[in-house]
Amino acid sequence: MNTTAIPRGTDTKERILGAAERIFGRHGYAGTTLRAVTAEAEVNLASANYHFGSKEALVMEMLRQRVAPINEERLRLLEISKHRANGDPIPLEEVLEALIMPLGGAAHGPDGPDLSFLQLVGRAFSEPAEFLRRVHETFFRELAEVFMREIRRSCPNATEMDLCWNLHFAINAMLGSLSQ
Amino acid sequence: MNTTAIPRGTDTKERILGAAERIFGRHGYAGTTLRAVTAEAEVNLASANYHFGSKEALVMEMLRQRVAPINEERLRLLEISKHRANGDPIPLEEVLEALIMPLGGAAHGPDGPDLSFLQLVGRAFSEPAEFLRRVHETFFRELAEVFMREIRRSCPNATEMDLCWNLHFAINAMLGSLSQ
DNA sequence: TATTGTTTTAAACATATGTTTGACTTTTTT
DNA sequence: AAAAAAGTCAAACATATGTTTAAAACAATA
Repeated sequence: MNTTAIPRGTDTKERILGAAERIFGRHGYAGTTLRAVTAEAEVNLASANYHFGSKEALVMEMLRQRVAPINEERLRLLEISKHRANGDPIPLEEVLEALIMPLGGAAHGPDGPDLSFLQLVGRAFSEPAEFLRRVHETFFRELAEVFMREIRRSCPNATEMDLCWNLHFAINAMLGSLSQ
Repeated sequence: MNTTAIPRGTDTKERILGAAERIFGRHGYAGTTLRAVTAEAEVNLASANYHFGSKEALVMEMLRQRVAPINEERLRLLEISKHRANGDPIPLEEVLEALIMPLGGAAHGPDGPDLSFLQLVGRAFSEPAEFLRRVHETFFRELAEVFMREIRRSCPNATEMDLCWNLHFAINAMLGSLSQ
């Protein structure tokens, strides 16, 4: 009979998600084992498959829960800027702000700063595993196209190549630094 | 054995190193298997351990062969600039040029451009495996300190934090883009 | 309380992977 | 040419890892 005040069973799923963020963030996808995740979460190994089905589904769910609200906030900020611009091109600074600022909100956990998610995203950008590429495309392709359209309007004189490379550089600088 | 003769095994060893660059560059360390490397090299699985001892020793040797000449060239360019400055601080552009240009030379294989090594390095910078960290420190720490000393002289008004973050950003932008 | 559905757990399973082995082949040396 | 050294190969080995299983523990409910 368990008389402890904290029923660990009810939050097993969240414990796994939290541990997964930390471990995947540190070790990448291929470098992470379910045994390491469940050990960090202090739950049984089988719980991961019981609650999520597979290792891949686990990391997908973790990303979905984290990325979805961020992307919603991004689009919300972009809409605000669009509305304020009233048909004119949005100033580039505002577009980039809408793209980047919501990430800051993700860096705050329940108790203090929590960078593990950002580290994970940064690492994900250099994870070549096929399924993670699919995750990318699932979660980011549509958003990227929306923002690219606005950026093109904001910088009508820049060539397509300039835009592509500069965005590429800026994003990699940010993510690379975060995943350090 | 006499070292003047060229045993047939030399070919195998180089095939493995070449394949390892490509596969590790694409899949990272944890995501790469010796079976994938030896298949790409079209050699027997056991050859990898026969010639290099272990998976870790293989990637270490690959890095050593590639990084050593690059770092030598970097220091050589820095010495030239130092000499030309004649005791004055070296212009920042020259310091960065000495740091970055030698990488360009590494991007040319025997037949055309070959980016796999740069991809590998870029990926290595986001590989958290403990031994790769050690590789970093072994191959880059000393060099980084030499260059940091010169950069501090070149930018006497910048704070330590500015220098650190800006270098961090620049390097991550470069490597992140390369490992794309 | 008894029943039913859910969650946890230890163990087993199937496969993947780094490594080793021992026989066989090729190259080098005597 | 014979002996020795070096290299290649298929197979085996030990371990790690994602996944499944079946029984036990637990929670909710009638």
